[in-house]
Amino acid sequence: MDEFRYRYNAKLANDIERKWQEKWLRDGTFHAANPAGDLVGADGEHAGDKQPFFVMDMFPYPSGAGLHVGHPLGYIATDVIGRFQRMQGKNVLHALGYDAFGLPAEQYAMQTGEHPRDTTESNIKTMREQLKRLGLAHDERRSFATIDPSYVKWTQWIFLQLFNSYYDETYAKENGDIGSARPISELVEKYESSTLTLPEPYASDNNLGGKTWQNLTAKEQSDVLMLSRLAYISESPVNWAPGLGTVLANEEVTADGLSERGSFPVFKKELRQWSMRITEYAKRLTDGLDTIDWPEKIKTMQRNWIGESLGTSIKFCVLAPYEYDDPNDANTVPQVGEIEVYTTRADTLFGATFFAVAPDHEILTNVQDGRRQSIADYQAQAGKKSAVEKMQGEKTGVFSGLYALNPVTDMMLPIYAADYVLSDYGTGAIMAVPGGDQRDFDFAKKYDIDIIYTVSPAEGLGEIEGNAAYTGDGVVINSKSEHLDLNGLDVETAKNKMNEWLTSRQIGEVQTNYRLRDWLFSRQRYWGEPFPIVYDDEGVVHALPETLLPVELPDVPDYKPRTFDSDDADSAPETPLSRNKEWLETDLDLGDGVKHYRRDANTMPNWAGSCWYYLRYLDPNETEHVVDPKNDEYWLSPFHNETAGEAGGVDLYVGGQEHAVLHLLYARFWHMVLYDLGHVKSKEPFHKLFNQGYIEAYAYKDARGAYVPADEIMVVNVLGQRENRYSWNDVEVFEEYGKMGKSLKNAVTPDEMYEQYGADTFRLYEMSMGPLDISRPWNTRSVIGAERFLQRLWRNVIDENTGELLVKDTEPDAETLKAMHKTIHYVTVEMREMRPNTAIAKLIGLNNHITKLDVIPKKVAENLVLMLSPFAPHISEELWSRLGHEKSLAHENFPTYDAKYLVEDEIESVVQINGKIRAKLSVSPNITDDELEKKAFESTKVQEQIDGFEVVKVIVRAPKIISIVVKEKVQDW
RNA sequence: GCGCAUGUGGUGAAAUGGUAGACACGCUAGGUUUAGGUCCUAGUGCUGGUUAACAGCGUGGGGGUUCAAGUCCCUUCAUGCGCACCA
Repeated sequence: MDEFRYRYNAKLANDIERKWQEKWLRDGTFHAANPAGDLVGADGEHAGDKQPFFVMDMFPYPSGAGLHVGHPLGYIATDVIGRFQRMQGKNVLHALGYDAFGLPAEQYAMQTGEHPRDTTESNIKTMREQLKRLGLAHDERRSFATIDPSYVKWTQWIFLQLFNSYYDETYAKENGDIGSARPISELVEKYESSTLTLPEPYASDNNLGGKTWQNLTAKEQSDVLMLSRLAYISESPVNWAPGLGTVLANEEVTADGLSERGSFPVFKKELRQWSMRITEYAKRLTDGLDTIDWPEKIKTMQRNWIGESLGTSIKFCVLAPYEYDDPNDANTVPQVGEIEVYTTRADTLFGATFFAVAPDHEILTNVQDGRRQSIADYQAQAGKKSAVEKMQGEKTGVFSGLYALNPVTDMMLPIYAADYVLSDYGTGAIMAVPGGDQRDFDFAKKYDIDIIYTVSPAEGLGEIEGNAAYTGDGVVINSKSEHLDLNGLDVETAKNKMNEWLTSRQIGEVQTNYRLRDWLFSRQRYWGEPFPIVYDDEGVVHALPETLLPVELPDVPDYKPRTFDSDDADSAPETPLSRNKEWLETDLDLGDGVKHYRRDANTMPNWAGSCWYYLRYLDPNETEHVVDPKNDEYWLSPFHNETAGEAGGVDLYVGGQEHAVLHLLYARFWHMVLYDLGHVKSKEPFHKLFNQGYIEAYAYKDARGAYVPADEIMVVNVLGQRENRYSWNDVEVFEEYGKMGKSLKNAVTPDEMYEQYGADTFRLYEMSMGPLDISRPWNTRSVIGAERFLQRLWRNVIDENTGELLVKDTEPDAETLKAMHKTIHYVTVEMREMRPNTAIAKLIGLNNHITKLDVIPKKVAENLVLMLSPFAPHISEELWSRLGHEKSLAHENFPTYDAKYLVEDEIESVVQINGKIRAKLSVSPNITDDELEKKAFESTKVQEQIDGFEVVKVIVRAPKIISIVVKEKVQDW
């Protein structure tokens, strides 16, 4: 049994791994030096004069379920890249914190009946242990959780920054749309000095105490400011999910009107809630995408969500004819108001044949008495419809009796209330052009309204006419009146001409619209950050001063949310925090003596904590600033290293693509506000974003649909059938492919991998499975390949029986030297391009090469170990130390290659004849085209092939290829 | 419905328009081991051919550009993802 005492196997791997993990921790090997504050390194403010490199994973959420092998994929990838960058001489910052507030933690706590803080903290502990065994090169001093009071303090502080700011459009314009969030005190000054008139209704309503700021009551002043604050309370229609017992942001509601979490029905309900004025940043959130290095797909998703569109806002006179009026003579009909619409196709105004407004549009208050009932009925009916019904059902509407006057044709167009028009987009009203819009077309068909086509494709409308709208490009037709003639123009030109006409008459204005809505920010949940906000007895809103932060969660008798029947649209939210009256009602001194206040009983959504955690990694213990300006500048400012862009930000952010429009949009918004207010120097939080794929797995179901353990499946290959069949306990089962999970009985845990193979093998296998951004199936059976590689490398360096060092300090032979330099070259390129799978293949190739040598030169072994170390750091450290090095290799330079060794003496050149490879020649890489051609035609094989044919063409690409085109000789008898 | 991505051996996958299948799993044969496993060596896209030489075919299907296409273009099918009354 003493044989192979020193063989690299799971047991030895585990010993080595624990040893090095402890040593790294003890030595602070992966501590990243800050230029300022408590984490400055030995080199002080210069942080070693090294270029910074900040690599980051998406915040893990410590659920109680435990990890499977899919979870660490991204963490391993960032670790590999971080270690590689460190070996490129960078000061690498890599740490991991925990996102710990939010619904899943709360739900898990409810299942177990324990307090969310206890379950969350124990989950974090478990997850830390599981991840620790991976040997991730994290700076553990920089870890934290969003529930830590020292973290909550700054989350609340940022909230107050938003609360105490407003968006100043004039300032934005004068400063190139940058620096537009300004302190609310500047707005107060403007109102005080009457530089700015008060908003309606305050400006014109003398009953409210006059038109000046000074004679508004404190409550009124508070209400006025609330209209401008970036974090504000308003009474507005919000997404209420009775089954969840909380309101939700638009981003958390799916297209078919269900909550993203739990799939509960969501209803629009008028409620007083907190929102974030993200819409003010719509343009910058869109434009900023051009300055960052993100996957196009994610950028597209954000662009779509923000939904920028360039169009025209047009005002129309609204007429309400009585029965005795002549509806054809606009002059005789009384005007009751104006209606404004938004369109991206102003060129089609000649084709507008009716108007449609959202059922709750205010113009409908002008309908005549006889119509009121039918409008009210329709409004009630529309309110009950679910999103799906609206979308899939036939379009409906009801005529209002009102007409809009088309300014370009002087025609009176009937106005319908129709629920296919959304009240919260544009102006909630449209000019309907059935000839140019399929939705309007469907409606016009149903209600028998005229259809006028204003654009015709070059080949004519043909079958389209009367059957569908035409939305494509073409020539403008039917667009001429005494005011304007667009006929014959192309769409773009016609649009411009129409816009000019509308603008000159001051009835239209070119306008950019956004689909993005403000971000609903309050939740009726227990497990979240409390708002640092109190209300006095007059209802005036007060921000707590920084000295009173953090506001910690109180204990409540019951932290469960009050939920309702999921279809009970009439229910109203009740917050768990309101159950603790002692906490809720409080006496505070906010600077003008102790007074009674009531706290805000909502909590923040869990996005709050994940909106700024990257800043906390920079300065985890900072108490004076959200982040020390020096540290922020060093790590994040524009052009802080050779790959950082004009916007600055985290150098590499790796995570799944599921956060495309939630976390990633919110975080960008907060960052822009912090930038405007001067707290950070980067314009965007994340410079490069990379979406890793997922590890998936096969799962097996029996005939009843129950999952059976995937690792106990027998594969049955029936002879003559292409597809495999599967059985479990002699019962046929059926394969499906998808996620890995406990409930699917196909989960494999990292712990099993550590035990069977060790962390290095596990890491190496995950990195070699395939490209990082592609999802791939887990296959435990294949892991052995990674272990064999490490074992062979170990055996090349260490005698398995004696433990002696086998390498010798000899010069490598020419071939080995070449192989080594080529490997270094290739691996360096692949690491930069984030292709670990091919880099590993080349490392295996080099190891296979040296395995065949009698004596392994030390230099080659060392370089191989260094290159391997980002993937398998423990075995690499062990070999490195056995090779005679005292210091950790973590800060060694990555091997460099000498270009002279990349050149081959002889290479194989291919001769193609009519596209087929017919001969291979061994030639010098420096061979000229002429020489290669000559050599090719001298080859007997080539001569055999072209004998009897006429050479038509020869293409030579020395030294790799020569292509000869021949055709049959025309025999001239 | 619209948009995007992806289709390569038995499997995971490689291939700046220039030798398709690197590397690995699996499989086959041989060797070491007094069992199995480990480990070592060789082979392994498919078809034909004697196990050889060699030939033909081959990157979802069809068509095109090119001396040359997995790669570029058109078209079509399948799968996945995203969006979906946004005027």
